[in-house]
Amino acid sequence: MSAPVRTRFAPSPTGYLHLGGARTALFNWLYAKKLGGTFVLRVEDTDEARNTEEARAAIFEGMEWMGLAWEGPFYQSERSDIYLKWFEKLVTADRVYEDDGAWRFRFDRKPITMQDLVCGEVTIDYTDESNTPDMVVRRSDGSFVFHFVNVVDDLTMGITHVIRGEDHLMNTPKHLQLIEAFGETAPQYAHIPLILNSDGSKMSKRDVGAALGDYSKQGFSSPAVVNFIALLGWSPKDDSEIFSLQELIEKFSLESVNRSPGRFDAEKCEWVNQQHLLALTPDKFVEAAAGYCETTPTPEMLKSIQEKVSLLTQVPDAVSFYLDPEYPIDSEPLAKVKGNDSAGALLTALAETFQGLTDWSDPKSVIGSTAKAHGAKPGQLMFPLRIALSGKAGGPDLGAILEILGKEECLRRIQRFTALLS
RNA sequence: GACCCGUUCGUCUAAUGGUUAGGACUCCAGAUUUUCAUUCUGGCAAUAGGGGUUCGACUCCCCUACGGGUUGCCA
Repeated sequence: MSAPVRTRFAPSPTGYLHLGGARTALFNWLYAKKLGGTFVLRVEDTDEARNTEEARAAIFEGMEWMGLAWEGPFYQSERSDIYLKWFEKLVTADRVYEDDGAWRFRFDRKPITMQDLVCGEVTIDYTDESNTPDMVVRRSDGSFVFHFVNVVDDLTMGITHVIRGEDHLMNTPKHLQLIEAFGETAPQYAHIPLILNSDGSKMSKRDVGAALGDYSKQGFSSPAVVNFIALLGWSPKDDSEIFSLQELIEKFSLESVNRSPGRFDAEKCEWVNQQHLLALTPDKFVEAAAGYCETTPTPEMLKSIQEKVSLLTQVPDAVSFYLDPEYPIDSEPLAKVKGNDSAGALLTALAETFQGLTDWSDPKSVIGSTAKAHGAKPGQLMFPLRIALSGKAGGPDLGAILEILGKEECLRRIQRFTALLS
């Protein structure tokens, strides 16, 4: 019977949550969930200069936005007595020595082999001291370095699986040496590939798409972003691509994590977002879309554009014509309608038919008959009508526009438009 | 420089020695749609290079090239 799985995400507060960090958190969370384990959040806040309230908040907000619940958070800054106690163990074991006021850990001079859950067997040779000088574990000011606190934390928190970025691969033998010196059992390690910019360069703070907090502002929905970053460096091995968080838990495994760095592709991320918006129930879509509007479009207006947007930030523009009585008429479609000599007459005839309509429950149905009565195809009337009502060549279903606008407003808009034609 | 990891269409990826090397995004063409979007069909496009091993290599081994990482009293 093996111990229950405990994974962790251990970010340092830098003021934003990096996309790569977000994915590391996600993979740890998914792995714990999949195996019925626990996911721990630990804030590595030993660097006081960067450790601000806002910096910590950025981590929590990002995690909450993704929908990842955690145990904790634990703060390294509150655990000094634990570190002191564990440091004494190294002193007692004679594994540390003083050097210029700092304390160095004496490496065992031998090859260290690890079994990485993603990378497989990796061996780093510590025989040659010049390549691997003894590392400082305690600074001359008495504080402890990352390698030491990280290991002590993982040990004392009972972490069973450490899933982290590949930038830590070369740190792992150092950590293994410490754990061995403590006489403890090491967790299992899994190093996941890094996320690069679209040009292959390293993704850093200022780069497009780097900060998780920006995605919401850009109109991405959280499940879509989670879906997208899961696909970066991991594959379900079949042809499926769109998943909910729940489906991700079912499909996730460390064995199917890739070993080469992935590049961030904004276009595919937007496509994934569109797929998630499309999959929303109309009510859920309305809920999500309303938050992006300064004006207050009705639910019906929002529902009519669900399949027209790929980013939630496109919503205000897509519904603007409903709410603006003086909505602009795009010049290109206007010119097109002007080129159609019969358009004005057809619209006028349609207005008359509308006028006589006592029941406005299905106004779209009379378009075809009106066109026919004047020897035209429905299309010859529908396109001008669309421009008249919305000013745009593309938009919601015509029937929806008619019903939402209502009889009086439709008549007014047709009149306004036909005046422009002459 | 040294050490470590990696390399399949432009991008994300599938193919655990035998496939016409598959899917997705983008792009192009066509169908559907009044239009745009959606949807559907088709198309362009890849095993970094060179040596082995093997009847047979994207897959295993070696070399080279390229990319990334590490090399702190940062985390």
